[in-house]
Amino acid sequence: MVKRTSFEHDDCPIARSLDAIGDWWSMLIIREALFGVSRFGEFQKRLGLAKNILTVRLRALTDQGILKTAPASDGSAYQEYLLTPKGRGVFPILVALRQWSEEFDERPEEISTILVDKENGQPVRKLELYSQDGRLLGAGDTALKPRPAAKLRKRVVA
Amino acid sequence: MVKRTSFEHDDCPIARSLDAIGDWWSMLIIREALFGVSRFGEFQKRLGLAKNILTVRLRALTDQGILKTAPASDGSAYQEYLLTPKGRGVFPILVALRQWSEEFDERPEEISTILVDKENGQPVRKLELYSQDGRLLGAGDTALKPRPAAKLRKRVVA
DNA sequence: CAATCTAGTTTAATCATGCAACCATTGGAG
DNA sequence: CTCCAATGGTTGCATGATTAAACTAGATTG
Repeated sequence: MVKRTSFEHDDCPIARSLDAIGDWWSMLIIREALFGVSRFGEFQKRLGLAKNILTVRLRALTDQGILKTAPASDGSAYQEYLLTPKGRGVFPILVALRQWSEEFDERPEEISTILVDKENGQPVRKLELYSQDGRLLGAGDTALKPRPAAKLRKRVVA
Repeated sequence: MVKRTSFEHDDCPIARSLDAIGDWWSMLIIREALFGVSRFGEFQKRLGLAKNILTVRLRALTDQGILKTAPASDGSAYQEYLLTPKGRGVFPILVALRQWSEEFDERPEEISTILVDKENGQPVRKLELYSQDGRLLGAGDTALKPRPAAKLRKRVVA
């Protein structure tokens, strides 16, 4: 928030992500949604945020194609907020955030949950980044290259 | 940050991460630092943020053990900001953010860089989450379990 | 048709953010 | 020694984001 500086038109994909979902509430809303929360009141109760903020965030996430509203589902004629594929695509980001806390937090004993494989209840492994030919990569093994000029699409002038 | 609601004592590791580095500038500062930027002026020039904000962010990151200040290094008697292991641990989060943009941004042609394997210049693969026994896991294949009760450390009462 | 639940909107107070302008230190030129 | 420029940082004010609480309005229940 305090969206004084918007990174919407920054050419760094990290900045663009942050512009879209880089605030506490959006991430946490998506986290809840991944657990199946879909109703306004549920989000509000579980996250404890002000309702007006929730309204704004839900609308922003919907506008960005991260959530979509479905007419109903559980009888009641209200609507519910469901993740789109783009929204579900946030999962690895949340896992990365979680694992960073688990690894580096100085009070790990306060962390109350672990992410497990549903199949057998075992903790998942750390997220791993591989090269095309299967080598495990760390931060130092990578570099940034300019994009290959992109096929010059219709410029989005407006 | 409008740190009205601090998630510092939330028991969700995601919330804790967000509390530590969940604001635009911190993430971007770490991004720059991973590229080798270490000087106050460099950060300021590349990110284009106000110096006071940078000061606050650098101090916060330092206090959290994400950056450390070294007395100098390149002659000039000023200090420089270096990543700690905890700071370098943010790398996967940044990669996840980057890949989310690359996959779902509706104007990917505006993204100017790609992350490549330094060894051969090839793009890296997508971050992947595996189970202990090597199966690739998606959001739906995981669940949260309460932590195994943790050895009941001294409660942080204060 | 009254009570209540859901999903908001409005309002007013508060506090963080961001910009700009201002200090302090270092180091070199004259 | 004095002046100037660059680095690193602090202070003050305007904006505006966040919040709780009050209010609205449709749906559900009884």
